[in-house]
Amino acid sequence: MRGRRPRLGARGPTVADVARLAGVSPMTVSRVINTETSVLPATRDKVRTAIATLGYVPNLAARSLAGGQQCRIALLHANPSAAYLSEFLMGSLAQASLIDAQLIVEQCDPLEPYQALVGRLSGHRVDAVLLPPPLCDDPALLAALEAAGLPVAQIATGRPAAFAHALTIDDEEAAHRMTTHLIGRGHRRIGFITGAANQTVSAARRAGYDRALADAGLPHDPRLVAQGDFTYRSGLLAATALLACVPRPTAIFASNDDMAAAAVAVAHRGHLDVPADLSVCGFDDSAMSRTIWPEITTVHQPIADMARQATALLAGTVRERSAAREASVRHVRVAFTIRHRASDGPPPLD
Amino acid sequence: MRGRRPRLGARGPTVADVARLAGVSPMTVSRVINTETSVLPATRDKVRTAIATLGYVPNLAARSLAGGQQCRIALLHANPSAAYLSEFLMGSLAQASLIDAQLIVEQCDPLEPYQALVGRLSGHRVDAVLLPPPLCDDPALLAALEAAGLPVAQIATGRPAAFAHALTIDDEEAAHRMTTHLIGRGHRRIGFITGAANQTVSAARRAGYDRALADAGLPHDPRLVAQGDFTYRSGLLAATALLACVPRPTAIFASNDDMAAAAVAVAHRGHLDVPADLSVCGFDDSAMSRTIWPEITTVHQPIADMARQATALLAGTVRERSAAREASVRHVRVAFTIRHRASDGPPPLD
DNA sequence: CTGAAAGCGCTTACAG
DNA sequence: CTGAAAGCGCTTACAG
Repeated sequence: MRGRRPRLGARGPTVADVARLAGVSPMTVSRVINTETSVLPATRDKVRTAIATLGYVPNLAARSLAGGQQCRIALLHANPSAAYLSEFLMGSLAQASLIDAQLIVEQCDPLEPYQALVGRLSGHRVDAVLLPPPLCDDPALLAALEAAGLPVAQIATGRPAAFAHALTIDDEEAAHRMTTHLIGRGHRRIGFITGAANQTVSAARRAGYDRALADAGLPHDPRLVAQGDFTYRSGLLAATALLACVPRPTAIFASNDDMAAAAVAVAHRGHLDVPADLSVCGFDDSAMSRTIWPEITTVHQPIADMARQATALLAGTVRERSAAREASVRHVRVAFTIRHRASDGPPPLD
Repeated sequence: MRGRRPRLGARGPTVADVARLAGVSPMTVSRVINTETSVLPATRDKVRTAIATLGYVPNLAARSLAGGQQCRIALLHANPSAAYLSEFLMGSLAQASLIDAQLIVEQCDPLEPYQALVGRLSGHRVDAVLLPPPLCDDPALLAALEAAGLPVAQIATGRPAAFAHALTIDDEEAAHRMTTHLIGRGHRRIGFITGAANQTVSAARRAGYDRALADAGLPHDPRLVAQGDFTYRSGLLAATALLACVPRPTAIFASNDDMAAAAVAVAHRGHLDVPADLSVCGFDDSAMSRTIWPEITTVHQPIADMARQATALLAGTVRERSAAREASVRHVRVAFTIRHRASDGPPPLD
C-alpha cells in the first residue's frame, strides 16, 4: 500500500510546501494567510516571502471543507432590465469570490408559488437570499423567506423589512436634488413621470419631486405629473401627455432612464430639441442613459457596490452563530451622485 | 484526544450516512452519485432511496478536493453592452455551477498590456479563458493566451483560431435571411448599416446582405450602405445619411439593435412612421430591441446557450489529459432564429 | 460488481 | 506565539 502512484494532475504548492520553505508549521502558514494577529512579525515575513517565492495560492475547496464555511447565496431576480442585473452580478460575484461564498443565480418565475420556490432553495442548500428590485418589495415572498428562516438582503427598497438587511440610496433626497437642480437652471414648469405603483421607490421619488417644488414655492400643477410604470412604452404615453399641456413644461424628470429616453424620443418626434427646447432627466444611470443621444442626466446608484455590500452582509450573517442573527440586521444607506450629461439646460427663452 | 468536541455547525447528511442507511459502502454511494454504470440496479435503487430519504446533497468542496477536479475559468470581457454580458453570464454561470467549475469574471482594461493580463490569470490559477466579443477578435490577446498554453473559447467570432474552441452562429446566413425577408416583403431599396470594422462578424453580416441582393437580382447601390460601429450614435449618423438618399430606401437593416433603434429615432424625427413609411430590422435580439417602440424585428443569437456550451467545452479540455488537448478543439455553429416583431412591413405604396 | 485504505489541502481545537 | 493531531466529505487507486 506504500508504492502507490501519485494522483494525476500537477497541483500547485500547498501550505506544507510553504511551511517547509519558511521553516515553520503548516498551522503558522494558515495563520498568516488568514491574517491573524498572533504571529510575530519576523515569522510572518518569513512566511510571506515563502508564499511569494512559491507563488502559493490557497486551495478554496480545501479551505471551505476544513473550515466548514460553506455559504451559498441565492440571487433571486425578476428584473426585466439586463443592464441592472449585469451590474448587480458583477458586484455580488466579485464579493462572493473574495469571501469564498457560492452564488446561485435563480430567475424567478412569477407563476411559481413562493412556497415551492423556497422549498427549492432549501433543497439546494441555500443559506441566504439576495433580493434586488422588484422582488425586494414583494410581501408574500418576504414572508415565505422569513418563515423559512433564511437571511435576506433587500436592495433598493423603499420599505426595508425588520428581519432583513437592506441596502438603499435615499430616493426621496435624490429626486429632490435632481428637481432642485432643474429649478436652479431656471425651470418653473417641470413635468414628472412616476414609476410603477407596486415598487416602493416610486413613491419616494415622487415625494422628492413634490418637496422640491414646495421648497421653491412653485405651484403644484397635477397635470404635470403623469403615471408611468418604468417601461419605455409607458414613458412614451406619459411624455406625450405632458407635452400636450398648455403651457408646455420646459423640463421632464422621469423616474427611470428608459422612460426618460422615451421622453427624448417624443420630443424629437415633435421637433423639439433636447435640451434647447426641453430638458430631460432620468434616474438609475442605466445603460440606456448613455446609449441614446443626447446622453441623459441622471441619478447614479452604485448598484455593483450595493450588491457587494449586501453579499458581504449575508455571508457575515450565515457564518455567525445563529443566536445573534436577529440583532445583526443592518439597514445601510449608500451615497448616490448626480451624473450631469447633455440632456438638460436652461429653459428656452420663448 | 478522544472526547474532542464536535466541530461547530450542523452539517447535512454525508455519503457515510447514506451508505449506512442503504447498507452499502460509501464508495458505492459515490458511484451512484456519479452515475457510474457498474452498479447493480437493485443496489442503485437502495442508494437512491436513502439519498431521497435523507435529502442528501453532495458537498462540492469535498468533491473537488478529493477529485482534484479544480477548474477555474476566466471570463474576460470588454463588451460595452451590459445586456450582452448579463445574458452571457447567466449561461456560463449556470453551466459552471452544474459541473462545479469556478467562474472568474474579469473586466479587461484595454490599456493593460496583454502579457501582464495573462500573467495575472496564471497567478489566479486560471485554467481556461472565455472570450466573448469584441475580445474574441483580438489577435494580440489570442497570441498571448496561446503562448501561455491556456485553453480558449471564442464566442461569436467570424474567424475562429485553430487552437481555440469557437461558438458562433452563421452571421452571413442570418444577414442573408433577414435581407431576403425584406425583399420578400416587397422592398427594393434596402439600406444597410455596417458594424465596427475591427469585429469579424461585421464583414460576415455585410456579405450576407450583399449576397441576398445579388440573389434577388437587385442592383447594388453603394449609397445604400452606411458605415456604423455598433453604437447608437453611429446609427444616428448612418441612418440620417441613408434617409437623405433620393429615392429614399424603404427599409433599413442595421448590423445591431442599438443602431436599428437609432434608425427608428431618425425616422420619427423626420415624421416617418415605422413600419408604414420605413421598415427597420436589427441584429442580436438585445434588450434594446424590445425596449423601444415599435419593438424591432431582429436576429436572435442564443447567447446564454453559446456561453453554456463554451463553458462546458473548456471544462472538458481542462479535465482532459493534456496530450490530447489540441486534437479536441471544436468549432461549433449554433442555430439562430429571426424574431419577427413590429418594425417591419411592406414598403409604402407610391 | 463492491469495498477498505489512503489522501486531497486546509483548519479546528487543543496543548504548550 | 507556535505546533502536533485529527478531521472536513469525498474520490482515487487498488484488490477482490
